[in-house]
Amino acid sequence: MPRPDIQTSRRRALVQAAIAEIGKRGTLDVTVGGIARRAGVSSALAHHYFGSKDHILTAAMRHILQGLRAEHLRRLRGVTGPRERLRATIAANFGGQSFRREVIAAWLAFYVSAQHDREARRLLRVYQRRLRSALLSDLRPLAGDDAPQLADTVAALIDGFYIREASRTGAADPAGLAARIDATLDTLLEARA
Amino acid sequence: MPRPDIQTSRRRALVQAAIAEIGKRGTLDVTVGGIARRAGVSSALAHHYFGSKDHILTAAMRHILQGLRAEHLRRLRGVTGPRERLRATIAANFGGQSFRREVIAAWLAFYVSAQHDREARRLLRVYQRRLRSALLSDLRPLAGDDAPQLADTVAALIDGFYIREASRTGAADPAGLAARIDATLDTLLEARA
Amino acid sequence: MPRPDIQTSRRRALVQAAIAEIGKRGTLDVTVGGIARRAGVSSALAHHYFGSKDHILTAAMRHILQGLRAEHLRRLRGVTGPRERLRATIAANFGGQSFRREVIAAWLAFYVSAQHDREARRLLRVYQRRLRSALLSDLRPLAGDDAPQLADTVAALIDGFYIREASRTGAADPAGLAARIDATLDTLLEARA
Amino acid sequence: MPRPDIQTSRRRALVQAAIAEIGKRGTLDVTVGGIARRAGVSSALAHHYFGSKDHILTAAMRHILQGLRAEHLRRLRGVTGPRERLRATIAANFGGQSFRREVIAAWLAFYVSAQHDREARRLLRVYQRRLRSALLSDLRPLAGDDAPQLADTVAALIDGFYIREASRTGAADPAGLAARIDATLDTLLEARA
DNA sequence: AATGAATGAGGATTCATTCAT
DNA sequence: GATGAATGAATCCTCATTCAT
Repeated sequence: MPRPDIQTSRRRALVQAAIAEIGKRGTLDVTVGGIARRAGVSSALAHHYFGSKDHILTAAMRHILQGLRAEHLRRLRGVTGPRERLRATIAANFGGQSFRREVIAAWLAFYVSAQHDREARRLLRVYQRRLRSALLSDLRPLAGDDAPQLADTVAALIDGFYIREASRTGAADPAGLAARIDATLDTLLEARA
Repeated sequence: MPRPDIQTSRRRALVQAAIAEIGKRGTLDVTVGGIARRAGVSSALAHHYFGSKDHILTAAMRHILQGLRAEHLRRLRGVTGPRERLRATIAANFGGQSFRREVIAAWLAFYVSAQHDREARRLLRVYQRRLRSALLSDLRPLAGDDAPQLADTVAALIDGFYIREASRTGAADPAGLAARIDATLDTLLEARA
Repeated sequence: MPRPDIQTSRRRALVQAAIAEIGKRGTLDVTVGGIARRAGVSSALAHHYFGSKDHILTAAMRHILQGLRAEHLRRLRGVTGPRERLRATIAANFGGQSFRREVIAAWLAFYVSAQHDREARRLLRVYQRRLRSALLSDLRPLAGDDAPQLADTVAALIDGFYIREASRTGAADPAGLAARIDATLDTLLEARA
Repeated sequence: MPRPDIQTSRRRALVQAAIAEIGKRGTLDVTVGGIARRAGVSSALAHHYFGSKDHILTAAMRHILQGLRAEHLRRLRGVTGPRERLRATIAANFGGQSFRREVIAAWLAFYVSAQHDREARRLLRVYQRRLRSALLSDLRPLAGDDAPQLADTVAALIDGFYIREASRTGAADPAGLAARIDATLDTLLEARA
């Protein structure tokens, strides 16, 4: 008699707690106990559901990536025309759940983790490849052979604004950042004409 | 009878070892023992010289920042004209000791550390302020009121390419990245005309 | 409505699983989870039937002892004459289910367990007393006052060959071992004449 | 500046404590904490010196084996003639430090451990080979082709009395056991004549 | 200056056991 | 009867840090 509802809700709660804990501590160096406490369960239960600390953290990363992907798909819905789609792709990174302080902290931590953790690296690659291919397919009709370079530039801007946000104090302005990237992209595209 | 020479050389060796260890492990999550072993001394000695693990790591970050600053000053020497100075500023981040794999890993780790460590945050701010003011002072004569935005964009590109390098495999092409930023900057400046 | 059949079969299955697990791991240091998994049930059910881990292990020991006793009785059936009965007694320890690798491992583990577990010690004593009295009652007509010493010697030989088997590699030769003990006993008895 | 004296004495103390703890608990299932406490040090120090729990236990076994070997050599000194040497070999197992209650318990535990621990098995084999070759070389001049079988029988008697001692209560009589084996061997040798 | 000795404070993980369903 | 959920209590091990030499 499995109780998938409980199983699912517990796992979800633990993943949320993990992200919150990473965000609060600003490190991947969190304890299973801390995550479990935040989720209101024992650390033994966390192991029961995930098997190991690494699995919890990987699940957290996967959750963040899925959130980003969902946001992206949501924003692409009904959007036609490469330029509009590019705008949506960029905006996806700066909207919804993705650009919250704690998620950014977790995101940064995952970049670090990707340096030594195989699975983290794999997941990060998936994200990067996905972003790049989304940018490329919409840039090609607009920029032809310059598309690859432009894609790299836009991707770097996105990541750059992310990492800078992590070390900033004061209120965030995600919309402004997205607008800045958009404006820069406009200029770069026009300059080709 | 202090022997500043020994003191200095030990400290330097430990800092180098710390950076190497961070770079190799890809995390700030290194042990004092690991650093000391790499430096060929006992972990007790590391404490003797630095007082605590945090001090070692902070010193390592300071060392990296100083290296970056020295590289910057070196490249500015004899350079006149704002556009050339901008080129030098950008290049400084992608040349010399700064853009080595292990330093990038350490750099990334410091960004994480800045989330919860006061001193790390302070140092990071110093770097950011310094970069921003260097960019600003040379962008102002070229871009007037657009200078702040351009400075942010260039800074984000630099950081973005750094972070992306951290998760890349394969040979690095620092010169190419610097050139890309330069070209982008050229386009953005020309578009203003 | 108790269902003694299910109860019995579950208990039996768990005991078998316990012996198998002990034999495979070579230790009494097995987990209830491991035993239950092997028996195809949940660990909670194991507790439901046995109350505690110790009870499972004790039941396993009891099962082995019963097997040995059954084998002994089987071999004594229809055998008359003290020398023949002695042969049967010895053979019982090296035949049937008793001298299998996993049972020997469990046996050894029980000896260890008897050092600190009251019930295990009790059971072991029962076995030893039973063996001793079987040997004694048949040795007395053949060896008179030397019977006790001979009984001890034979018992030690049996246990000694058991323990040595536990640390051996390669195929077992239970019949050979029984024969060796028999031959030794023959010699010792003849020497008295 | 290594301080081998401290190092050695600590290691020795921990090994002694391990044997005592095993003997008292009657299991190899002891805790590093328990051993360390008994040795009057922290469990961290135990790890400092041995690296892991397994290493401590292996060292304990090695210590017991060395004690047995030393006793054997001591008893062989100045003894000539195969029969006398056999007597010394047998007596070595029942004299000195070897036949103390706690050592026997540890011994038994090691037999169990040899079932799944590679190093324990290796050490046990060394002991068995050594005993067997000692018995064989002295039995050959006395028993010719029967030497191998006699060696096995004597070895089994030694181990058998050991294991039975482990589950006995009341005062031990090591000398009596050795004498019993000797007498049995006498009879077996005479019967060949 | 330099080191080995020593430890206290965790932290991940395992497991027997209990409980609600 | 049977199970998954849940946990408290260990246990091994690591590590930063201190101290005597």
